[in-house]
Amino acid sequence: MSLSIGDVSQATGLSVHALRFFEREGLFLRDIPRTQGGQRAYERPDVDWLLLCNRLRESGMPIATVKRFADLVKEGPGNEPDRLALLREHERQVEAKIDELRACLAVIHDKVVVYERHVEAGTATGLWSPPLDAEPRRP
Amino acid sequence: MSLSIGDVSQATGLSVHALRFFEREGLFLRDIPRTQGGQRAYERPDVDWLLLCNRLRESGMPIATVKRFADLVKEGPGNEPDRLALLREHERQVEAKIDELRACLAVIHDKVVVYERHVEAGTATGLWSPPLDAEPRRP
DNA sequence: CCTTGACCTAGAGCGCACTCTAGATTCTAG
DNA sequence: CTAGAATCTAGAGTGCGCTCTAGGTCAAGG
Repeated sequence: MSLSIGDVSQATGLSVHALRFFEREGLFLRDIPRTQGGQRAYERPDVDWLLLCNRLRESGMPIATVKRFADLVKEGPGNEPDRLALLREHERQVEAKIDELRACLAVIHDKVVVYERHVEAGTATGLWSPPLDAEPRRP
Repeated sequence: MSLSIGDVSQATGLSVHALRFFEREGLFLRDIPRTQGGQRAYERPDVDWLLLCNRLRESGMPIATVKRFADLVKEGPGNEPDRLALLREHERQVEAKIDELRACLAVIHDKVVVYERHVEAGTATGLWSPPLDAEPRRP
């Protein structure tokens, strides 16, 4: 039994607009067939693919790159090393992003701690308190 | 000694365009003064603030939120609990994003492993091999 | 001096990833 | 049968975060 665009929207969390957009952009692994009435008729594997796409997108892969991956898959067997390279490269980037976020988190957490101490102990130390003032340049 | 926009660009990695844009958007903690010739004259604390902004931005804080934080700081002492709340909320979001990325990474890594096995062992199992086919809907 | 590069303002333009609109058709429940 | 919900296509519009342009002014080295 096939799935309507609404079903797929529900199953993937993507809006129907996004699904039509993805189709125009060629992100699917096949041409989505239509019913005799002209409505999209998806199948489970389409949903599975979209769920993977969601993970790739959430982790920062641009649509153009998802499309490159989809194109490789559509080409059929023979280019698995290329697909592997693409995935490995993305994996590397996600790891790097996690590291970056952790570094940011450390900085932010330090600020939180400073403010906590400040808030629960009267008044301040170590904050960007009143607007900074400075001498004019080449006065 | 004050810093030119080029100096600050170098020090922060932000383009001079971005620095002027940030100023228009009110992200600075003060009005950046000008030299008699009309050029921006930054000081070290401006750079320090921008470096913090960079961390906030890298970790996904929208410019509007950075501005809210800047506005709180500019208001001066008294609203530290609000600043703390803002930072804590962002901290929470960054932690959530890291978790999300880790989940994505697990999925991606699984795919990588599947492809590795496939590539270094002849032909396939468990991939989106040839384009999926399916029966038409309500035929 | 004078050239060359950095800087100025105001505002237009861009890339991305959707999102929404219009106007028509199809599907479904009563 | 019919009303209302869902879907269709093609294309315009949106929000974000810059980035670039035009048409100048300013500043530092030779």
